[in-house]
Amino acid sequence: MSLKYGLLGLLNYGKITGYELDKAFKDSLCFFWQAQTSQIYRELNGMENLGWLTSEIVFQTEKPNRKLYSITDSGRQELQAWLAQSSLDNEFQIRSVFLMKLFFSGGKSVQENISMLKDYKARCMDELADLQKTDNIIENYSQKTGKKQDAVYWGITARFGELHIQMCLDFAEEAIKKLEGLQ
Amino acid sequence: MSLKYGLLGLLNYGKITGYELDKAFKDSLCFFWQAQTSQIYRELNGMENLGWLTSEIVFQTEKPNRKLYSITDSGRQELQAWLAQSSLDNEFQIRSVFLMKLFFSGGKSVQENISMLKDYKARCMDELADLQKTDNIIENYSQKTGKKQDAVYWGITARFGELHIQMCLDFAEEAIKKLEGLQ
DNA sequence: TGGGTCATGTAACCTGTTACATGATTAG
DNA sequence: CTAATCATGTAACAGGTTACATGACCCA
Repeated sequence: MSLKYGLLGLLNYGKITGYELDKAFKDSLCFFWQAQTSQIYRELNGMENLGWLTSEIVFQTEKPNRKLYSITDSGRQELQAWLAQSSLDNEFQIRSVFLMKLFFSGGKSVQENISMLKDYKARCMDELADLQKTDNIIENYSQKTGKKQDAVYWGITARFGELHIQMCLDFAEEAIKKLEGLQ
Repeated sequence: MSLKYGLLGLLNYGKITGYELDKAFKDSLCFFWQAQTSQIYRELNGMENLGWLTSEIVFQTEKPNRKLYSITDSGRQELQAWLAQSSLDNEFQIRSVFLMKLFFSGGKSVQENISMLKDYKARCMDELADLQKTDNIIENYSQKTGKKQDAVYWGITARFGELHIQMCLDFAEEAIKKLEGLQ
């Protein structure tokens, strides 16, 4: 259900094609939602059937035609209704394959598990380094669209991603220490 | 795919019915994975077809019969193979409906958004309070099964849940301050 | 008399993932 | 010459959610 609203939110900034939406989605909403290209096209179809969107085809001679989507009044209403209702259920649920493995790793040697955690920690540091780039992306969007207000909220959500990875890193260090204490 | 291994891991401790598995899953793996009862029964069926499990029916006169599942050698091999391979891809992806709403809340008043974040913060504190109970659950399991080694890793994964919620709380406070600075 | 526990699931639906298909243009 | 970009998707499958069904027992 949330994917629809993520797309609606982006469509609310203006007319856009599926292809561009896909890129915008992956640049901006990626901190808190992920979607495959095929899923985006499917949702666009679905929302057009619901009457939340309309589309027009822009003919191009040299390149493939573009299918430009616009949000309708009904779509805008849906978006506003969704924004207005709070939804904190399931907000704090985690899904982590790594933690599941750790959970069942009592049979492995402590050494093995420490090295598993060190790999995890190294990955955290890689991710943190990648995040340095995102500030630039936000700055770009902010200047392109001229919406300073939105940039504030984008920055806040990006900050969550940063805190999250920092927390994962802290967790790894703490767990390594705990396991080292067992030896 | 991960749900299968979570169930396999629990089945590796000993024979168990779907009903009991469902409860054990919700007590122990809930920090990093969630599953509906119907999904658990479906996976058990699937793994029996794959030859990872066998089942025997225990007849009861007063109560419904029990279907006891046991892990097979093939299932144990699958579990070990899964435990051995590292899988950190997608590990740091977040899905948060709350953050998505915040992202699109530039049109709302700063006051409204502050109050939204305060609700979120209050929920974090509720969750933190609930976590106090989990230490007891782990202690229970540890004494029932007598597996001290496992209890260490269970504790580590539970700690992740704690750090995660604490991080969400810190995030909320920081974001509230940032928005208050805008007024 | 109503709700909880024990114990099994099925059916339908929605969401997410992976792989495939087309075909032209442009940059290295 | 090869890979990337522009631009559209479809098909099949896997995984997750919601609702429903059965039936007895026990506790307040």
